[in-house]
Amino acid sequence: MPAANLKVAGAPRSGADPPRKDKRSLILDSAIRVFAQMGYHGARVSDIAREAGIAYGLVYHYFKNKEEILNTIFEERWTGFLEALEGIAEGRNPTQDKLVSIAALVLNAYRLRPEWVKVLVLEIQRSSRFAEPEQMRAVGRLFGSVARILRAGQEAGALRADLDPELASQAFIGALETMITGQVLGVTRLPAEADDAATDRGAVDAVVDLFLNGLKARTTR
Amino acid sequence: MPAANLKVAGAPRSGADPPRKDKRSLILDSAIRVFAQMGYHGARVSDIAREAGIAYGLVYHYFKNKEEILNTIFEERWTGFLEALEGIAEGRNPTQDKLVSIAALVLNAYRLRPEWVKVLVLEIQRSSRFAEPEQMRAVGRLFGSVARILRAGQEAGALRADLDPELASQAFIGALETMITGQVLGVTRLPAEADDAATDRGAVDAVVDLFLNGLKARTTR
Amino acid sequence: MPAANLKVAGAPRSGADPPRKDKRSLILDSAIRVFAQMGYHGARVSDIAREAGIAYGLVYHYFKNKEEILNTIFEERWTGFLEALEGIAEGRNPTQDKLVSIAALVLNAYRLRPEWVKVLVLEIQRSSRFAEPEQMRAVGRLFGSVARILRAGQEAGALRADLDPELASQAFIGALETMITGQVLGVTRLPAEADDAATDRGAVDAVVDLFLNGLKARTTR
Amino acid sequence: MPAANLKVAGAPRSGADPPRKDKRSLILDSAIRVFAQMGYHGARVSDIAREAGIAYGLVYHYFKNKEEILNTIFEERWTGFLEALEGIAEGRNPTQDKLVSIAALVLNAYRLRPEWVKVLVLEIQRSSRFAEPEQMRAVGRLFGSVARILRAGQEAGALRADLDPELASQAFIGALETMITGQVLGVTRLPAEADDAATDRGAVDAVVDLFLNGLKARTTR
DNA sequence: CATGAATGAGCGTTCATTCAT
DNA sequence: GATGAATGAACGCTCATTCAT
Repeated sequence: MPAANLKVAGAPRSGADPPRKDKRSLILDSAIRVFAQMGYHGARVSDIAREAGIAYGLVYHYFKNKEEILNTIFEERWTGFLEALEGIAEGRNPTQDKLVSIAALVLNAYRLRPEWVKVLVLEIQRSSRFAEPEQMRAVGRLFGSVARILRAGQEAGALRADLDPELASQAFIGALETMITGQVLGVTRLPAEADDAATDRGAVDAVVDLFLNGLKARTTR
Repeated sequence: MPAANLKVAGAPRSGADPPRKDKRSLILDSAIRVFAQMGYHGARVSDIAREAGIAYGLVYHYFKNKEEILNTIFEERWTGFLEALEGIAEGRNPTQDKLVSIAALVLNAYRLRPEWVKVLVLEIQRSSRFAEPEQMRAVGRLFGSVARILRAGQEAGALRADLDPELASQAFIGALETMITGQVLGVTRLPAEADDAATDRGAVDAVVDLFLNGLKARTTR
Repeated sequence: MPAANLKVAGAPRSGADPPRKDKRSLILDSAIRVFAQMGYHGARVSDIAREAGIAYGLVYHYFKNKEEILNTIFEERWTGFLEALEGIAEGRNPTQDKLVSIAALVLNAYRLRPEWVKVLVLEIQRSSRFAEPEQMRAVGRLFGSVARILRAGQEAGALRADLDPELASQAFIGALETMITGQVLGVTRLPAEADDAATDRGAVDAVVDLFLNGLKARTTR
Repeated sequence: MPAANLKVAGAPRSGADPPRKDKRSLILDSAIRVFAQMGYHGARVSDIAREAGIAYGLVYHYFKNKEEILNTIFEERWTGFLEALEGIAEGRNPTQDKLVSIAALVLNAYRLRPEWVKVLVLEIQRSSRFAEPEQMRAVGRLFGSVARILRAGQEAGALRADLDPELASQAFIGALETMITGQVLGVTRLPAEADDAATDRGAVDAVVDLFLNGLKARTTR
């Protein structure tokens, strides 16, 4: 079950930024927040600097230019996320547990760092670099990991064999993504039981239940 | 079944476009394509004009400024999409047929006009105006329509009553969205049976099957 | 004798700029003046625009960037100068007349457009592009033309055969250059007889006399 | 004859420079090299520091700012050069010897420290401070010294009296300058006999011969 | 209507200079 | 002395927008 694969993090952000933190990470975190809010193109370097509380010239001590900030975010953060995901996929747990773990990982990541996800999902996709195979592959790995779980489930006889695992993995990831995006944008609400932002068991269990058992009423005989 | 859910369109696109077409629509269509390719911020007014084959000064005869183009796209195109969707939701068909119609509407819309969707989904969200309640409501209607279908299905006893219809509608829309986004970005493939881009029954049926019956293997007695 | 090979010009500049003139040439002329005054690196694009009396954004309608302005100056102006020079060198006049013509060409060019020369001599040399063989060759042609005149004079028996024509051409060009540079900088004065800036016979004849006959007193027998 | 016209120096350059040398001079020497290569405006303070192998902050312990470096170079180095020159001019040697000494001084200075000369000639001219009378006078002294030699020669009857000594001094200096500039830029070659970079008697003698005896063939009776 | 020359605010980036260590 | 992180003015360049033709 989803122990607590939340090392996704990276920033002990919590209200005001008082303590430790090297400038480089400070800039990255600020950039994530700013890119999420106004998009990569809409964000000015000076916005990032103001968010970080530094002079904008300093940004150029740590990064060659604005694009390098975006690329660094992708490389450093997405990789960590993928590894957590693949750790789950590679495990020996039953399929259902894996799906629950992934749903928890995704929903919690989104919930803890919504800007993080907005940047990864909305901005990096369209950065010119995204055309590069490297990034394509990185995103492909996300779907691939989930598809592998499903395929393993089919082979073990736990899942129906007549559904395309690729399609199902896309549906699963997409469902999770939209559930949170709706929240991020304030358009929708999730039935969050616990508000101890650490877990979101209500939604996690519900979405896995939905994917495993379907919507259709079963005439309980 | 989905009679002709294609009034989504807006442009009688058909190979080369030398024919009739008022400049205003021409500009809107060009803008959609350009915004989709490089994002709202990344697109220059001159890019739109070049795509439309007109002088960039002319754009300002038809639109006050660049932002008005984006807003117009949203208002004119999204509204048409929503009305088609609500027409399906309001119908008297069985739940399953409605879901199939919606899946077909969404998947085909994406398939026929991927730029269209990229702009609505990726750009308009981010435009500052999106904070405005009007736009929020417009997006909310999308989820609301689907949720209403599900709720009706629950009330009719066709669907399980223990799943939150809001959550399920988000999952369903999200699944559809990601299935296509993956294609748009070239990251994933859908099991398209027919290639007569008009329908995509393989994926449409599969995703509805998935949501209705779930992934889990049923011990067929 | 040097009729008036002054087609070096290019700009009917004369006090205030009232009349005709396409913007592109206006910008080039302004750039020459500004580069001459503060050097290529020291000149801001806005200085050029102010000098031309236009908005600086317009500069970028006509030139890709600042460097292209410098390169264009070189290509368009230096070429014209070289052709005039080579026309003289290729002629059938006696050596002395050719040297007089060249001295007049150079001294008058310098005199009429001192900025012109400062830019060619001081700025273009150090532009990165100067490393390119094309520019090297262009400068080499200057020395080559004069050396050819001298060599022809030697073959005709008019000039001493024991002096290296390359060295002498460098000395001759250098003398002319410095004579004017001194004036431009206001450090020295030339014995300009006529002030009808069209000719400068005093200095022209004097420098040719110097190079042909030398400084040494001849014991007139 | 040119005893030892090498006190022009300033830096005991000798292969690798690990040895003694106060930082201040180290910075000046590095600045000369860097200014010569990329121009005053094109050179960054950090370039100078890197060339000197020190942190760029240290530059500001020794100089108020970048401009002061340039001014210091001028004042310290140009003065030394002028004094050497005036020592020659004030001497009691025959005119020809003085011209040979000066040609050797200049050609060797250029040859030994081409950057030195490029900076003096190309950069300092342009620095805004050059408008200041002090610098103007300093350059004027160069021409004045040579003119004085020539005038003395005329008075002694060794040189023709009908040539303006000012003009001739400019021509002489200019010839020397261009002979070397061509070499520095790699555009031209001098007929260097000896390659022991200490002297360049071929070119030195040739240019003095040219200026004293002229180019014209003399019908040796 | 249509064009594209012209304008100038705005942003990315550079780099001289300061200053805490 | 020595370092290099930090600052911010300045400049190259872009591009939305205006307007004369």
